[in-house]
Amino acid sequence: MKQPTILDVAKRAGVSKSLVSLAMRGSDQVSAASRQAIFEAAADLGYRPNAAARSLVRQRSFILGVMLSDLHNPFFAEVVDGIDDAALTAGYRALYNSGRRSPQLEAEAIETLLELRVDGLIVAAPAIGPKSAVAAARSVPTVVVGRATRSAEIDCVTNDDRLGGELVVDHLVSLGHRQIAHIHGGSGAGAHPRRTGYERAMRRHGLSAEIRSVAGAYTEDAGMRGMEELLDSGDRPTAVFVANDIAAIGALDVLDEYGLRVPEDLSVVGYDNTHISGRHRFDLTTIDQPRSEIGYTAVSLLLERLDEGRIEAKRVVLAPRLVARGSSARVSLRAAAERA
Amino acid sequence: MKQPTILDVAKRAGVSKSLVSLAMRGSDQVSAASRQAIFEAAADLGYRPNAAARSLVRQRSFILGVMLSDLHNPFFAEVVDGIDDAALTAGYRALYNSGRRSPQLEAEAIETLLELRVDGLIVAAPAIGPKSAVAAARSVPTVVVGRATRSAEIDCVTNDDRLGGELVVDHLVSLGHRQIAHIHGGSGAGAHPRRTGYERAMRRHGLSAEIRSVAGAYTEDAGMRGMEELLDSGDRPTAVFVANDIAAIGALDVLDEYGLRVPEDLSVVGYDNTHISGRHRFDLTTIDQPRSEIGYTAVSLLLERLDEGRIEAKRVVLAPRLVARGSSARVSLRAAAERA
DNA sequence: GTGAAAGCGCTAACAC
DNA sequence: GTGTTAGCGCTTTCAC
Repeated sequence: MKQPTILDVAKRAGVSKSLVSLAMRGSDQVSAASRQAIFEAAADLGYRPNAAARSLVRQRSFILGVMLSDLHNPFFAEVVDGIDDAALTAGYRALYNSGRRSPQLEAEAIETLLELRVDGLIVAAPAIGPKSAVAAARSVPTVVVGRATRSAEIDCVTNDDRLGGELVVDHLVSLGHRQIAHIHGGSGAGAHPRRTGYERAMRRHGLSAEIRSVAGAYTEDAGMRGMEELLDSGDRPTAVFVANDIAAIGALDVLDEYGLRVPEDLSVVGYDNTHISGRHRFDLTTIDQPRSEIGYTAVSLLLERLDEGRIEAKRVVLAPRLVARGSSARVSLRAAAERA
Repeated sequence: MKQPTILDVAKRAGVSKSLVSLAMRGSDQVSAASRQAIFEAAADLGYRPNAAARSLVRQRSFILGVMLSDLHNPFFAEVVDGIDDAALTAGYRALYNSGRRSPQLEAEAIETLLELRVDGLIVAAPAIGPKSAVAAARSVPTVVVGRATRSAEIDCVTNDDRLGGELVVDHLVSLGHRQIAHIHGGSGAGAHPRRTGYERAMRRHGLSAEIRSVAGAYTEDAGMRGMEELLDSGDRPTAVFVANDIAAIGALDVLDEYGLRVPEDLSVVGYDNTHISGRHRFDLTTIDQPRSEIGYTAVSLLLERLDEGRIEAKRVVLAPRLVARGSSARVSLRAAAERA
């Protein structure tokens, strides 16, 4: 199981290890004869460079570490595609970690990446506060994805969650809704501004009295519980804005159980434009975030620091976009009547 | 940005670097006074051990590398949870890679992990043939997940895909179906045995003449195309077994578009028991695989080689289980009549 | 073109 | 208890 080293290759090829090193990295300072002997020896031996040793001496790993808070959210699959693609193009490799939605595990995952001496760190939608990301940023270029950080020292890329929340309300109000409730996303990334956007837009439309938020999170379960709470209250809204698509899908499940029809009895809007939301069976009105662009941008921010020496922090805010589908519709006479 | 090293800590604490090394690893050979001085110095400096250096000298990285072929399949989120949990419990860290469903990228991802000198490698549902996994296994303990390998030298954990395919057919036949088509999974992991199981069970039930497979893959798109092909053929089956849940969801979408009802006009069965398949809106009959157990088992196989010195290859086959839901039902008189 | 030598940050004998 | 020393596998001057 002992792996061959550069020295084994050198011996077999009858040259010094420095020459092997040069040849392996494609230097043209090596004679054709030596080069061939070296490559042959390497192939015979099944030589594979040791990235740890290389990283140690070069002080560069060419690895971008990505802490993923929640692999269960399909939203991130596409962000990851963007990250992966951008990293590869730039000559880096992306390595991922799971935080399993636990602040404690997220911190450990980040620590693991840092000990590995990744050249750059991406923290995706942490449940954990930005403190540890800020701490990490002191030792390596870091960008937080999906959550705006208060601190001015750290790069981040988000969509404008507050605006997204407002777009949802504007859309529902334009359909005649007034009783618009919100199942919020708890401590999830972007949940707070989404809620702020909801409240702000409600006020702007003169609906302050109708503002109504219930506890939630970015999980199906939370969406179910939130919807149950709203339905069991005996005061049913005509529309519900759920903090993300996953939770919205849970909410729809509860509506089905209760025998309520969407959008006839109740309009539902999600957030993320997760792939699944476009399926006929859900046909969920939602807010689109440019997923692969988010991933791509995160890597770009890292590269600007790594390869171009940028120092000052930068925050990129991408535009959200309402995608109107069948789960939201003009408020029905019946629903309005029931309310009256 | 220069990181403090063990030497910086030693200087600041006024001791030698070996003592620091001992203290950091919790040896009790260090006096209380030194220990405290060392920890204080480390904290002051923000010292963080360099995993690359450590891995180099210890010849152990305590990292398990996982090549994920397709992050888009929610099926793997839970397998990953199992892997992560088991690895952490055993004192290892799991690091993930994306193969983005491309054989070429999968090979590169595996190579990256190998160069990093991970202690163990998990190859999850590779689109790539097992050749490269076998090659990898020569340098590090390796287990392939989700795809049975012909080679006897390599560990793998799968569910019994062939049996799973048979269970689907048995279920549908028991509901009176005879015209049961299959949208297969192409080169996807486990797709071949699922198809074999389908065909074998059809024969067993005396339905050889009804065997009918159309091309597919483990994507929504492929499921859509497969279902379109079946519907446009002018010879509609009464039930369709789709190779996995994702593709089945695509297939359902097409049925919705065509205005066909499930299960009244057509029964549909998937594979994986992905979380989403349980939602009311889909209510998809499917085959359950024990996801976190799969992940957990994969890590155990690695640990047996790593910590217990197992040499001979081992293949673990877990039992699939039919989960009957609303997308499959007794063949309707109308569907049968239309066929006649 | 090629080789010798130093050193990246750490651990592990081995002294004392 | 604590310090010294010799590498782990690689890259990188700097000679020749």
